Amino acid sequence: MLYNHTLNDISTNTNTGVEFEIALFYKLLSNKPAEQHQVKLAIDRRHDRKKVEEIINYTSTEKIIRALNARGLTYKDASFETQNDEVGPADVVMITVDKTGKEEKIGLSIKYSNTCTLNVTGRKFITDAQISALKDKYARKYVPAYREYMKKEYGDAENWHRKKSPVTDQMIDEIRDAVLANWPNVENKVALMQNLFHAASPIEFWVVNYGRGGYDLKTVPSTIDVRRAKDVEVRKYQTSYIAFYLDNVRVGHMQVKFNNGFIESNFNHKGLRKKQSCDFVEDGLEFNYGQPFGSWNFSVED
DNA sequence: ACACGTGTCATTGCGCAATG
DNA sequence: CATTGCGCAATGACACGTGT
Repeated sequence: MLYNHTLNDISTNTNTGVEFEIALFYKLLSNKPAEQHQVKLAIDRRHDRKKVEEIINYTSTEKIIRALNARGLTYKDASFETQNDEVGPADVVMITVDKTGKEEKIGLSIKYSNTCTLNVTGRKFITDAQISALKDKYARKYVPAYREYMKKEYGDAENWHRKKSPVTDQMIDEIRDAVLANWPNVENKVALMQNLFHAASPIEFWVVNYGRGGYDLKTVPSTIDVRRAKDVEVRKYQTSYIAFYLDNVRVGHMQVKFNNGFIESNFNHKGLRKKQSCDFVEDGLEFNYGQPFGSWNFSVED
């Protein structure tokens, strides 16, 4: 089925990974040729239509249909739900029919070679006071250290893009210390865990994980008994992660990260200015401070 | 006083690509 | 070639200035 906005979304949305959602949605509409044709025309208006067509060519819905049948459900229709939180983590919602003729919705969370299941703000883990102190230290200590390191290692600022620095690791490590210190004080752990594990999705969802040449289907997403949230422990894990443990078993991990890099260029990659003001200029390039607390990446362990 | 545009921050969504 | 640190896009809330 198509909502009023569906075709427009398909033509214009450029969120990362949307190509895969569009391709699978297109294939699912095979039993609605008229709608599928409209979707095709919408895809043709995309700048990356070639890529979408490529994905369509190697995508078969067979695996999904079979899994539905094994569950006693018959596929009937699908809707395109990108960026719609109302349906939980699903990007596409399938309308199915059970043996008694009753409709049941099952969502598909569609991903391409990444394990992040949710982005969460660091503010759920540390206090405002901790954030203020860290922000202060960021501007006074870490940014100067970063500029010095990058200059020495990579030269002009135009060469800094996507390059790594130990300064970033140090700042992230300090944020992780703050998370560990504050963990006993975090109040709403059940709600937090429910959120992290999508344990209260309004619609059951399956995970479609694309790799090269196809996808894996997971009809039983990994989760924990969120009622035991107060027993969850946190520890540092690798360079930038916080790992979550229940009964000493790692059940998930979360990357503490800057949303758009340690520092942000004041121009997006299309060359558009992002802000009026900038925090500093390096080699004639405008930069703004980064966002260390937004968009941490949470992944469920398999 | 209030509507309206502009600018910024915060939140959430997602994959890419440097690195070893 | 897998990891894992780095980065891009959309959107809602809110503050603030300007015009009516």
